[in-house]
Amino acid sequence: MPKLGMEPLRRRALVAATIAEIGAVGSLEVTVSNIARRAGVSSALAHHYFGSKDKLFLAAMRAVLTDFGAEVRAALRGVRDPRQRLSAIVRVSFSETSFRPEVIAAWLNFYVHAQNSDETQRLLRLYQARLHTNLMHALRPLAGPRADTIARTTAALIDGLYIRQALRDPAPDARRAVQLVTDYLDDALAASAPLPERTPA
Amino acid sequence: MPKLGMEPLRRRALVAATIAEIGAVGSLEVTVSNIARRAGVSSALAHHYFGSKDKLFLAAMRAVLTDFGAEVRAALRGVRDPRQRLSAIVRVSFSETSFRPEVIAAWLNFYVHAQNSDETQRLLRLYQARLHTNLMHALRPLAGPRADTIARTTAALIDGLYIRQALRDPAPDARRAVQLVTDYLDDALAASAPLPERTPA
DNA sequence: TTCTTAATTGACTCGTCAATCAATAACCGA
DNA sequence: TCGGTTATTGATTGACGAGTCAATTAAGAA
Repeated sequence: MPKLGMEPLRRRALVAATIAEIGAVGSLEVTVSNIARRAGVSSALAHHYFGSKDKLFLAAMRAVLTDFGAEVRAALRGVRDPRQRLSAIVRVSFSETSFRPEVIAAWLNFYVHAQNSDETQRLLRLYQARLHTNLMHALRPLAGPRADTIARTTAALIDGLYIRQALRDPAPDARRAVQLVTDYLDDALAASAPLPERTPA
Repeated sequence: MPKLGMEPLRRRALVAATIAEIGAVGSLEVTVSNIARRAGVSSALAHHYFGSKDKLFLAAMRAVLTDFGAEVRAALRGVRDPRQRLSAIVRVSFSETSFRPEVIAAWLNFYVHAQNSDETQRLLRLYQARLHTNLMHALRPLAGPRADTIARTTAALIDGLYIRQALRDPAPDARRAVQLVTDYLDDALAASAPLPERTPA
């Protein structure tokens, strides 16, 4: 039944299956066979298109990063107010698409994989750098010299909330996560405001 | 050369070797043989004393948690002032013994392993609960109703800083990590202080 | 129609590794 | 010194899994 032009379809399906399988198994100890089965093809085909298990992992990771990047860009488009740009970044970080158990598990495992794969490490650093840039862009006008510290703290906080969700049984609590980061930003920005205007209770 | 009373020695050596090996390899895809070699014994002996690879992992994890718990308790002993208790907890979190590349890698991998091992999950939750309790104890007098939020944020921040160190090539930067958490706490506590006394710049 | 190329797979190879086991060595108490 | 126990390992088994390959099917081109 070989139809032509299957390649992009298969690639997409295999990448999605990889993420799903990593999420289901909870580690990178997944078999190419199982991933392929999930995608409805043979393991040989997975090797045919991706060459190796590692390349398949990399492709999956790039997909996650690309999706996230696109979502951030979309959320930022048109938003000019710095504080609202911050909110948008935070919101997307815990959005429906990014903050799902499978994707969270994938992230966690990408961090592990980065210990051995230079390319994975590179991609993760790229993500971190982009996030930092986005945060700085919004923070500089709000926090001046403290922007860098706040940006790093925010990024670490987001990562920490991710890793902690990896332990929860039920669906991850995105609302709570957004709330925590938002609260943090409020405090940090209040403390950095050029003109303090906080009114005592 | 069989000397008697080797068991505790071997167990300790194997546990240490497990952490070292996980740190060196960067994942749980380590072989019992390599761990055993590192400990200077045969793989058969590792199985003899621990029964299975999984039990060995669990033992390693318990060791890390026990060390950490002991260090926290020691650092807290005698310190009464809440703010100083907070500092002590933060300091220990990034102390010489806990914040080493191998131990960081081990932590990261324990989180992964928790996805499949109920016992690992239980241990990790136990650690989180203890940390939360310690933080709350110190935060309640300082932040009142906001204590819970601040405690959760602090915990997530610590975890996030850990995971981020897993990507850095050189020695992890403990000083910077402590600084970030401390800065956060200062802001958060300033915002929660019953009587704001911040003086404008 | 015939040739080429894309799509696809079952079967196979080759390693690796956890776990087991039987065997050996030395210590100890009776 | 003898039997029991502890320490220890080399060799082996059995399973599993990544990657390869030759073979099959069909679609489009010539």
